[in-house]
Amino acid sequence: MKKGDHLFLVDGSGYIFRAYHALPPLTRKSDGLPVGAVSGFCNMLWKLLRNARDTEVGVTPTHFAVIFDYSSKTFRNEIYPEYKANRAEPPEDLVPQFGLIREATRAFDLPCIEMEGYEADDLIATYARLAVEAGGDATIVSSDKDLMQLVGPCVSMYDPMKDREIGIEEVVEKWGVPPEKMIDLQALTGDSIDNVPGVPGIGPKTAAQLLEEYGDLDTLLSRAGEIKQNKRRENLLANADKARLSRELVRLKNDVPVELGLDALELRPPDGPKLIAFLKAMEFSTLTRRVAEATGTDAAEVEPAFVEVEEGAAARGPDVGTASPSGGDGTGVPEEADTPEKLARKRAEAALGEAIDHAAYVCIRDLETLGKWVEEAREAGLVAFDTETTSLDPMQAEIVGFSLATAPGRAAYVPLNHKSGNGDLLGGGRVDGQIGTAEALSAIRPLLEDGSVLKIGQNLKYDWLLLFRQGIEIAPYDDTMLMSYVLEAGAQAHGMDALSQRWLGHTPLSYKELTGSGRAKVTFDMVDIEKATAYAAEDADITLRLWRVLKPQLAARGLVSVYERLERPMVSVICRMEHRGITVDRQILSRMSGDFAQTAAAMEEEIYALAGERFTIGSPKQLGEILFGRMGLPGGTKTKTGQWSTSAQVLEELAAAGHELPRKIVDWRQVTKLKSTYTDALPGYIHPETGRVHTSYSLASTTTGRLSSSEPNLQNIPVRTAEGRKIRTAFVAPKGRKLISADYSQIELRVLAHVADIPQLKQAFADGLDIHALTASEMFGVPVEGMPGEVRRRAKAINFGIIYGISAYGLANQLGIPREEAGAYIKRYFERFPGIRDYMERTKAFCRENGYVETVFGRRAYYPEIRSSNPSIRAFNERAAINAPIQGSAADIIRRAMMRMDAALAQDGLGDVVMLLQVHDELIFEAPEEMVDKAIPIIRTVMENAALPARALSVPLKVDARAADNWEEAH
DNA sequence: GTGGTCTCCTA
DNA sequence: GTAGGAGACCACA
Repeated sequence: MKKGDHLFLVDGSGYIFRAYHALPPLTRKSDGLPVGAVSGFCNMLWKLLRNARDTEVGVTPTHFAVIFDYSSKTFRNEIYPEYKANRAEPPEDLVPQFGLIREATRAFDLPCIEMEGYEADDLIATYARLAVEAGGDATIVSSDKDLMQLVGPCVSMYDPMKDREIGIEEVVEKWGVPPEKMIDLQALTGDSIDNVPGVPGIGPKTAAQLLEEYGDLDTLLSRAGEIKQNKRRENLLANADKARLSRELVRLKNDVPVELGLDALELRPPDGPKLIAFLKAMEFSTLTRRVAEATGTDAAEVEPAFVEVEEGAAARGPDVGTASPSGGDGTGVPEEADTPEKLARKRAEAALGEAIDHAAYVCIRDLETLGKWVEEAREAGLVAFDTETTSLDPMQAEIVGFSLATAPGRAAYVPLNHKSGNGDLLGGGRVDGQIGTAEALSAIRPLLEDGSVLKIGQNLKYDWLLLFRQGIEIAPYDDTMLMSYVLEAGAQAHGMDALSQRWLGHTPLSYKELTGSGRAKVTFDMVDIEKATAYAAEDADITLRLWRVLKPQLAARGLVSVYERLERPMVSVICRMEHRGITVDRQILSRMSGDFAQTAAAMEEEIYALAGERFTIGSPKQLGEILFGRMGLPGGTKTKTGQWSTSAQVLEELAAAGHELPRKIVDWRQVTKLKSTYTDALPGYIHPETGRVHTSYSLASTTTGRLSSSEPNLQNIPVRTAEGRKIRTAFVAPKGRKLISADYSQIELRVLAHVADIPQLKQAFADGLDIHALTASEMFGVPVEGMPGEVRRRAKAINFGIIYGISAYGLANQLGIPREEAGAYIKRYFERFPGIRDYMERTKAFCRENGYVETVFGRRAYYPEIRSSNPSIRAFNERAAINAPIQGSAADIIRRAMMRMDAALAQDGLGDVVMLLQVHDELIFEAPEEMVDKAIPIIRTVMENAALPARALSVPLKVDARAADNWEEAH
């Protein structure tokens, strides 16, 4: 190696983890072998070998090596045995890819370097030093902060996923210190992932500031006594040794006795046939074609290589779905793909490489141009659509503009209400050169309502509701967020940024950068139109590209019907419910707030008297100090931060032992909870125009398929205590109308009886018996007639425990009995109902094998951590996996009922009976008084038959329904 | 102002 | 023991 030469050092081990988490997880070879990370790795290598000059690196490599970790044990474990001790096992579908990536490196004819006892980082440090000493330059292909200490005048880093070079300046910008101080910085901050201790309470910001002031770690430690902040000084003094140890752990070893010299790393031209043989074996068709072109090889002539994978690694077969492949993609270009799997793979591969060009986006400022785009969308048969507004709440938001995309890269933004930013007191007027909102909406309404044009959104619920307020009903539509939710609930986030990153390998423009944050935050109408165009059009563009990738994935995974029958139709159903809202009586709540305030004030005086001092009752820390410190009461459990727990359970126990203060605290908490969370907060959610409360349901935020409700959460309105239940009297029907509440009785136990196939339970439900009493009688041999309440209560707790993936620990806690006794109950339960234990074992085994579990309707919930080597994480995931099919099937059933409800009611002339709320197993309706009697039987029938005809449950479903003037009486 | 912890409300 | 959302407090920036 000589001056002018340039060595590329790829951090292979780092890359594989990053690729795995950033790239599509579902990429598999036709035999089911997961190859997503391998695919990303090969594409990256090819790009660097061919076009490194065109990337941010800007130079062509003359020398090249890929470096791997040899094993997890290195010399660092000798100085600190706990180093990297809490590393989780790699995910199951990543394991076989480790070997494949080494194979890939060899197929590229590149040196593949690893060495026992050293981390890849040490080898990289050594080669970087050698290159610099030889007069050359080095580029480390990685974005790992642990390598940043190596950056210097002749050594830089390169992040291939973000196409970003990291030099001295970037390190300073990111960490506040130059590369040579990174070691000291890391020694101070530590690293929880690698288990490097560091100094507690010191993060990157503080560390940088300290190093700036004191120069280096040794000086800092020797002068730590001068630091003004008490906590910081004490931490530094007490942990100086830890900091020094950490420094040794993070400092990379740059004198590893490497076997290969620099000359052996010299880059050779690729061996076309050898590389193509490997790529064909991996079924990377796009890259195969590119390599064939570039090397002048006839790919058809090359046989796929035989690539061996460690045994058991590819045990799982492909998942061939029953659904048909998706239809046209709207580009008009026929694609050769004879199976959904191939199309899905092809699309995913292609999408990763495509560039996003903000400069190509169009800003539409006149009706004529808008008309042309509408026409273009009609011809394409589909359009991605996104709105920009002034608020996150679609019930309050004003439209600022909207964007369209008709093909990848072909996107436009239509500004409607942008204001000039120079804010005099009048706030700057509307900017010229924008189409009027009403005219623009009229222009696109026919498109949005056109039955032959598919509208594609990301979280379309927002845009749908916004336009519904303008009288526009978008149909037909698809939602990429919901597609992702169906594909990978529990495995990943479904927001646009996450999806774009994962499927397109692209980080979208940041909303925060556009509008600012904190005090300086502005609404979207204050954003400059040019910047808004890039941002908004990109959103539509990305949504369209995501749709092209995700739609075939649904088919390939057999999840089209889950998406189309359980998910997509919910958008319009939920929008109508949110739009209607529910009437909340301000007076009732305000009166209650007043009462609560008085009660609480009186209680506070009593509490201060009993405690002998005034303190912040709401502070668990202060309360704990008084109860368990000054008053010396026996403390029960501790929280994970080492504080004494002051939970209701602990306080109740103290109260039962005759202590007066804990009792008062429990009562005070109840009152203040009801006041702050409900009676004080709810009126603030009454909409200024509709006078009603419009909650927001999230369709994609639970792993199991349940909805969640927020702002306000109307799924946790109190019901258990008489005091709390009063809050429900404030949820009322307007004059002349009634509220109807209809709830499933024991739906989850019924689902359990069905899926686990338990004869006694099924019979009991068929006979309409009291299920908890029956359980008790089976378990304890007590006749149902004249059964003591306590016996039934215990059986009920066990039944719930089963649904939650029972543990002796949990049941003991719930019932307040010793763990051994709880264990004995569970044992007896399993003896009486052996089918339940079988179901649990079956479910866990399935989840370990596949990474997910399924509801009765085929919805999947992913629990990748069920294979964790950490027993408590594993046990937690096992319980969740047992619960998900039960909770999720019940969620699917009520979704099916909700989707059919409006049509069923309308069919019988009850169009005025409307659904307002869903609370997991309960639906709340509002109906004209005279329709109530007719509506209730229809509602019950729809709900009780909701599983049909898709699934015939082997137990009947039962629904109780009644009507009243308020929610408390109706429930 | 933001994020973490603790507590508590629901099915 | 499952699934959620939210308010208060408190330490940090």
